[in-house]
Amino acid sequence: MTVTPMHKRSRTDELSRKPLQKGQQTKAAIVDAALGLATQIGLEGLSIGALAEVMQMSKSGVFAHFGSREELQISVVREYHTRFEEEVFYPAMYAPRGLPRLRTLFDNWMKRTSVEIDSGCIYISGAVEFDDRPGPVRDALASSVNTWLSAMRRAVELAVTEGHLRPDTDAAQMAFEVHALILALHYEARFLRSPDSLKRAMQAFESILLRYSQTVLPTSLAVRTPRGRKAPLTAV
Amino acid sequence: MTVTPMHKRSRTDELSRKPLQKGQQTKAAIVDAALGLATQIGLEGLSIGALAEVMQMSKSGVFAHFGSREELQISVVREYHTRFEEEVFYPAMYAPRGLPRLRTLFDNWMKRTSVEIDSGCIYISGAVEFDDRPGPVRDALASSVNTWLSAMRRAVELAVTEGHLRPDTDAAQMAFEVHALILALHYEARFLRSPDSLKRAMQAFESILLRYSQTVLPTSLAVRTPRGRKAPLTAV
DNA sequence: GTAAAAATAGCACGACCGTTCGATTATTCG
DNA sequence: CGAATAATCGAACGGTCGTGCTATTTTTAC
Repeated sequence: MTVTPMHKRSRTDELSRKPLQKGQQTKAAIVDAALGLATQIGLEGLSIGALAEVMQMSKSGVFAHFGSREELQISVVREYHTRFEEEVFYPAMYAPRGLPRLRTLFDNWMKRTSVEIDSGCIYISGAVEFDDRPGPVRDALASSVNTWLSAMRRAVELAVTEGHLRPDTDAAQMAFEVHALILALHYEARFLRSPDSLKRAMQAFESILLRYSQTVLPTSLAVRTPRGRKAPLTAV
Repeated sequence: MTVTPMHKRSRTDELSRKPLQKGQQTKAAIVDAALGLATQIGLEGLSIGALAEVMQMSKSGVFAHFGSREELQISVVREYHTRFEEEVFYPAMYAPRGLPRLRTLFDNWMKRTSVEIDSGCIYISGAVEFDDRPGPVRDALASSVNTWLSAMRRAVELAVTEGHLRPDTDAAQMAFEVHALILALHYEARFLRSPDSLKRAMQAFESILLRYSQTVLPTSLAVRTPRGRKAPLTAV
């Protein structure tokens, strides 16, 4: 079978926005393909030769768009950041502040993670590859992750001020625990291939919510909802 | 400075056990150095050339001990498995069955993870490197991790039969949640370099223990220990 | 001590890597 | 259309990688 090389397609193949030069267009296509490769084999495994083959271009043709492999990796990280935002973060902003939004954020996150069980996630693989390697790629990765974790933490704080979670909630602590669930889901599902991981992560999330929505009574007596039933999760 | 090459040291440098040929001895030294390299740069980053330089040997000299890079990687995994067992698992067997042993297991695990914040952990980096790459290395890794996670789960089950945890405890679920904490500790401390990670993991572990040691009362009324105080953690 | 066996060195090969540079083709603009 | 410019190619370089081969040295065994 023959495939039309990306860079030979007319610029009107897709409805061309403003002044999107042909070069920018192929560059975007390269980054898209690079992201696909990077999620599977990691940012370090990403090679210009393999990328050129996928794109049906010459190595130097691909290379010219970035000037260095490092710049290519950074472009991939930025692209991933954008997609993560659009798929996980922004849609959740339509949910009402507080617990509903927090739930939506986690749902979207876990839904995306479920997909990434097959494809891989560069926030996780990248963390392993660059945890000991300083430089701009590491910085871009860490910055992206921190942005997202902060957003998660702010969502928890909002749920506290809305009265949906106990007022003494440590937002950073709760964000840590939720993050942990995603990491374990990814590890056990993608690497160990244990089939129950998704269920485990969801169940653990409910436990966390339940704990942070319980109210402390000064008499050290509290009403607990019986196990197995859905708790309303609103503070008393 | 000059260093005596490993393979030129007399076999009586260390008190020689049974029939430890000179070859086995240097092989052990190579595996030791390889493990040190692999924890830092990963099993995939481990190269025979770099290893030979560390050992002050020729590439082919190192290579001859394993016959292939893959065999070298497997040897490293096995070595890591052994050390993990000796450092985390076996010492905890001296603790009394049930909750004390479970606590000791987690303590040892977290203590080791704390060290690995500086050095790296091949159970974590290896999972990322081999999650999509079938073969004997992946098999060895997954087998090791599964062995350890099963041991953890059995420790939970033992704590249940000892009456230290609620009888309806889902041991695999609890093991999942504890594993998640270790992964998050490693991620946030080693990659993100957030200083509070250790405290967060410990606090979350206490929360998990507390939850699994609470008792369900049919009247949906339960006694809760006030926050901040150490709960005895024995079932009522 | 001497011969057999094991361990190590040295060298070369082919493959892939990121990168450079000059030639060539495609696109844009007047 | 034609000139200017942008995009892409093709070949080459120096580097590292795992691995195979043969020679040499060291260890072992009698």
